[in-house]
Amino acid sequence: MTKGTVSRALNGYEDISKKTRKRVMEAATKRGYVPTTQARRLAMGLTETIGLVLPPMPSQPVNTFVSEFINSVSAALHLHGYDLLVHSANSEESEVEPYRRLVQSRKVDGFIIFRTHEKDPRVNYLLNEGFPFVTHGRTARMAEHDWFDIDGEKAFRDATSHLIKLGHQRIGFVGGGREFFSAQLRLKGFRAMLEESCLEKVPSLEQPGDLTGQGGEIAAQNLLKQTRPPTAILCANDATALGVMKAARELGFNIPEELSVIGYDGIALGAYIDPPLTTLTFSIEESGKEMVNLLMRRLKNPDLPVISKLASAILKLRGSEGPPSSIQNKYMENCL
Amino acid sequence: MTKGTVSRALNGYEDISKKTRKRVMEAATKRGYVPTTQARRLAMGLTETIGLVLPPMPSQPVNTFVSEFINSVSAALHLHGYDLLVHSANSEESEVEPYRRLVQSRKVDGFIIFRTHEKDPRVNYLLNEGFPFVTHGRTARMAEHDWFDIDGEKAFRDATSHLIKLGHQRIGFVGGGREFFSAQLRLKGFRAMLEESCLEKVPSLEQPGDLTGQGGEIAAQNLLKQTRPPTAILCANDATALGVMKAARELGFNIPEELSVIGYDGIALGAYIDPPLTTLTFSIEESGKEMVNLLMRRLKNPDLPVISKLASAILKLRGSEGPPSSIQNKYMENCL
DNA sequence: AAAAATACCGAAACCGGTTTCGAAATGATT
DNA sequence: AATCATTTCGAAACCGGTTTCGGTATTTTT
Repeated sequence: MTKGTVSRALNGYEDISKKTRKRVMEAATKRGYVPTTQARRLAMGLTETIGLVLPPMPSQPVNTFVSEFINSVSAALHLHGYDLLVHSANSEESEVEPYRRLVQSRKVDGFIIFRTHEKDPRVNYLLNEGFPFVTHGRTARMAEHDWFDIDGEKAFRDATSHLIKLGHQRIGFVGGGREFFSAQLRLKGFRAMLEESCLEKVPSLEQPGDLTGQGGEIAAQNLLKQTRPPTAILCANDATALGVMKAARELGFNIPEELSVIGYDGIALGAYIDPPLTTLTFSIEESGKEMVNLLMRRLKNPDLPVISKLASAILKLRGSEGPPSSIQNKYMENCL
Repeated sequence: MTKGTVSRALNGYEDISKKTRKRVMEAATKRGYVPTTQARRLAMGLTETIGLVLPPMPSQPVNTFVSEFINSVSAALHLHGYDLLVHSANSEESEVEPYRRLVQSRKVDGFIIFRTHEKDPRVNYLLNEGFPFVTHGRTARMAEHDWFDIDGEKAFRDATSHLIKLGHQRIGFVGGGREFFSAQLRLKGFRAMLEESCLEKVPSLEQPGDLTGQGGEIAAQNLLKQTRPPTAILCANDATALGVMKAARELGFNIPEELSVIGYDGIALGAYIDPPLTTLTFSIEESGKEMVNLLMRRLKNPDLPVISKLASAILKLRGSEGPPSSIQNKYMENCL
């Protein structure tokens, strides 16, 4: 009984008699033999491992997204017999460096990328190498790679529309860092709905943010100290929204009576604050699953055409928005 | 020039002349040759990989701990040339199953374990196997394995003491799931300080929790609907504290005037709610680093005696606590 | 200049599996 | 019973490195 025979018996080859297979199986279970992954992978020329590089953490990691996402991705990969290798990014080196290292040392078969930029160096590198990956979020080259994304444009159209229907005329917007493509799409959705509703676009009502609470505070101050402050503020994420709410409180604005606030992310914590934060929410678990599906498909057949999937966020009304204290319909009329 | 020579040249063996080494180096960099990790590891008989199994996520992951922790551990491991394999636990199977699989298939050299139980089956299994690991948190068998922990007992003594000094006499406590050892230690610290201060221990003021916001809500209702409700509530973590604050608001208690609330974890978001949550905080980054140090030491020399490290949490006053509305010093007097 | 010591590198075994190939054993066919 | 087809398994190559060992080539010593 050579090791080759054992290997074939365990792997269900047809040229092994039932008798010896049984014998092998029993011996294996009795002694608790499990083939060493390293050797198997080397022999078969694959790593069965997917890499996920954590972006440098902001000083205020307000995000529960990452842990949930990792959990979901890991579980989904496991179903396919794949492992998840989590790598942390060193903020001092180039963003692609970790990817380059993982590719060169052949530690992974593919990547899960999230928080994409419009011009994303990681995407450029991997496309150039012909290395498999899927992104969570779109990029300028999205026609060339598989991606999954939440339709942030639609989400912000919906949220804006909701505010307008409540009677808001002056709506502020706090963005989420120009480096992220998603932030641009959210802004786009906001602007589109304003225009569609014949509301004038006021540049001073669009403030930049950085996806942190602190960024939200600063932006809110810029918005609320204006002569004619907005009656509602749309935020690029929940952390920002919390910062906005804090600043608003400090400036004496009651929420939602004097100021409506809407966030994005659907973090569980938002339900526990006062007032509970209305937010755009989506399933992180679904995101993880879908991305793994896309990636597995790609690994099985690298030549398939690229595909993508767009999921939508839903507006979860929790109470941080309401009609403005004084409804002025003058603008509304000349639209229709 | 055989592959053996190349290998030795690249790995700095002394029996390679400067000339050939240079030649090899140059050829390697020119063609971008990097030895395949799989093969190297197989040959050297190690995986250079550490496993981290995510506990089944509670439905309300208010915790940023996990992602920060993973980030920190991953970064620290990277300095030692190790990779981090993140595995998700399937809640339907036994808690040790993922560990068993990873050990048997020899995918990892050691484990990082967190959220320990007093009687922890994972610890039992690994100790029994003689497999290296470090825990974040103590266990009943802590004398037999390396561990890192935050001194939750001291932390809760401090927090309790702080409340007592403010004048509180009736202090409520919301626990964090009996299954976690840390929860017991926190309760212990709370009780110890009560006794030390000659405050009577009131069983109805100790409520069980489950580390979620929802658990906090329920516990707070049980506490605040009593005939003599507590004037302060100490919570096993921040998520619980948020639930407590929510329930308190709904029952008409003003925080901190009528009710002080203190949490544990130091989540960044706590600073953005109203009032900002006073909490016990510690460095997750330090935790990750220290644990990796302990584990690396163990891997280098499995026979070293076990060591442990206890770090302390500090009370971060943010505003959710204050003196009780009516200070009654009657109990205080007969203590000293 | 011959002998001894040292520096250097090629050959081969090994890590623990998978997979191909061919030979032996078994069974079927005539 | 001899021939042919099938089943079954052992032997060996291979995956891509590392490491040991021994033999030249080069220095150093006498």
